[in-house]
Amino acid sequence: MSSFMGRMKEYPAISIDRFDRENLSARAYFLSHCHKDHMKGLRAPFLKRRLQNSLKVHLYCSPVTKELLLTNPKYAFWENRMISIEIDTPTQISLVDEATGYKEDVVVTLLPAGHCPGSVMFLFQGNSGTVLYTGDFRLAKGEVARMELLHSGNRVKDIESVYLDTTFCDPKYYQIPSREECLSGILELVRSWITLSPFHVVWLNCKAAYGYEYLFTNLSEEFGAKVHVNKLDMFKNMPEILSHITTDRRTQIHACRHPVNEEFTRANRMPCGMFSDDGIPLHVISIKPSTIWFGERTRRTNVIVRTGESSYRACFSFHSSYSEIKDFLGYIKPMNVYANVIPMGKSIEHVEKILKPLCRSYSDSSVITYKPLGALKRVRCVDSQDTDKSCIDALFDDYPLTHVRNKISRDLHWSSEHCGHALSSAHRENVRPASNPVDIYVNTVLPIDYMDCEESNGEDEEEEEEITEEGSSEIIEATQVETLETACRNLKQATTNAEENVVPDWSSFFSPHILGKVDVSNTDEHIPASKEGTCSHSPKLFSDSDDDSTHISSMNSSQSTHISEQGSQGWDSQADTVLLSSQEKRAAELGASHRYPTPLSAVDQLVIPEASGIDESLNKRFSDETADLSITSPTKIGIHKAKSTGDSILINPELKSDSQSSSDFEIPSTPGTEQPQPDKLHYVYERLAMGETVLKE
DNA sequence: GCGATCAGGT
DNA sequence: CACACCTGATCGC
Repeated sequence: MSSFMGRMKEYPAISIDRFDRENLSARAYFLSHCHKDHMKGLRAPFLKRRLQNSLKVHLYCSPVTKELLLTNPKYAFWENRMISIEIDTPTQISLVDEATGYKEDVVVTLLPAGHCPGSVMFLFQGNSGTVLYTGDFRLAKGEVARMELLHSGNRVKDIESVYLDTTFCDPKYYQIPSREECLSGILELVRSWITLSPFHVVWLNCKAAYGYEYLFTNLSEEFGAKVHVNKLDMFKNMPEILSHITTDRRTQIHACRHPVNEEFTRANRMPCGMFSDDGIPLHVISIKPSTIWFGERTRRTNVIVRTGESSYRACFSFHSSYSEIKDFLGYIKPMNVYANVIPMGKSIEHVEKILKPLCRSYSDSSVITYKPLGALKRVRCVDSQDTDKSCIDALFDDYPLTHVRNKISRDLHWSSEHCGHALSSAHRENVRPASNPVDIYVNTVLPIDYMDCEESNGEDEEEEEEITEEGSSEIIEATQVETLETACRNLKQATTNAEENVVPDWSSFFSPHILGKVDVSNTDEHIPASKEGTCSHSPKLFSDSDDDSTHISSMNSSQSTHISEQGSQGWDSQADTVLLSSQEKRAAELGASHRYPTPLSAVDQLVIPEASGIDESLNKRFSDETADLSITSPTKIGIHKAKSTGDSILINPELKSDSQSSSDFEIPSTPGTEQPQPDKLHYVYERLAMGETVLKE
């Protein structure tokens, strides 16, 4: 939850997302999105009165946010005082002190934040410098690099301060599966259930908040069934959303909110009261969107977890993960950064310690010293049981590589989309997601004896798994050393090339080796120029290699036989998740003999060859480049439009993108996305090969 | 009667 | 799995 008090040091006459206390005297108000915790004081009598007295005070926000806010009659008094600003449109605003007549101009630019419909970040430019307030955001890696208006020419704007959404700024949230992965998992789960019969329905147990709309629209498009919701008048002018939701209970997909009533579900009714007309009992599963994260050293597993006989949890996040935050901030490199949110159980100091190194002031003052490569191994050996970062992380998340890596991904941002998880789907037709439907299925739908998992869960086993399946840490070390040697060789080559003013061979420098093994460990399925050639997802995404099931099969499976409720201790650690996934696979082996309701259609999906459809869908994606419309850009409201100009990316299908792209929130390509210039490359190579920042713990 | 705040729930 | 609410109790105005 935001603990931002409303004002920024540089522009204290402005209040953002807070409307109480000292904010009552602000000369202008800004609302980043329509969540209640960002609207404190917004309808307080005090502010209402002030509004009546000072005619120059306005509330600025995106068109969608204005629409959503004014749908609520309690905020109707703002109607004439709200000014919506189009996204990506720098707009000058006068801040007038009504007492003195003093006037200060600032230029504000709204940037899409990917958090919920209408959510934006605010970029302010004025006499006190350029500052960025992110509000709440979820941006995939590399997306910041594609935001044109954060750049001047080829360079990132010189940003004094960033007021940052630090909700997940904790290494334990190192990675959160991308929007595409989560959506894909949910689609498959829903498919496996509602295709069983018209009486099989799903209930999406969503929190009362904007932000799930893209889920609804995708489900609706995929299955041709509108999603039942309690209210939809707030979307009355957003046909792209409105056309996919309904207040008619007679649908197989529900996101309506009602007090959970056991009686109802037992009586085969939905909480909304929906039941089948002809007396045939309904079969209901509930899917609860919630954030599932993976630590830096945790193998990624499934995005769907079974939590009960007919209940599932599906990964879903409105906020950027730790690595996404670092990517974001590391790209912008402001002079200062301020945390808008204190993550649970952490202090401001803790967060700042993490963020400071990503600021310009920090890296400029830090002296880069060469350290022998041999030291690397030792650092890597540090037991990172609860350490925040491995040296690998330190190595490659450091500027300037991060910087440049983003530039790459900017060029390549398409690939993660054709990599599989086809999204919006008006044009998807029957193209199957190219990723691994098999694994998705295995991990999402088959019955899981999750209590069993928890009981047999433990630290040791996590370690064991890691070693068994991903290669031991020794192997990683070796790889890393080799990688650095390669880097050095390449540096030499690059240096030579740079001197001759020839652009060095980028791809050879970043061999799959380097980025695959040493780059942020969780993104190995998005390796640029990967030797894998195609963009099949890493099997790790949804399931692990076969030896995993072998490993699991040997486990004692007789412990728990009954699911009662979700054990509270079971979800506290990621280790649980790891094992759970394994258990699911074991469950998959057990197959339909399991006593929990099992969508049988899934069996078919189990034999779909993994590779099939990749090329096809890939090509399809190319031709449908602009098909993925953002749900945050309803036509009538006219928020951010997808760029219709082709990205250079499209021309080069074999290139791969960075991870966690979220095409729901279109971001224009940045000017100057061509290949990096030789001098820049040279600089980067040099830093990289030195790798020393890394070496210091 | 309204709002702010807190506890507790989902 | 920790976000974004809702409800209800209590207190103050």
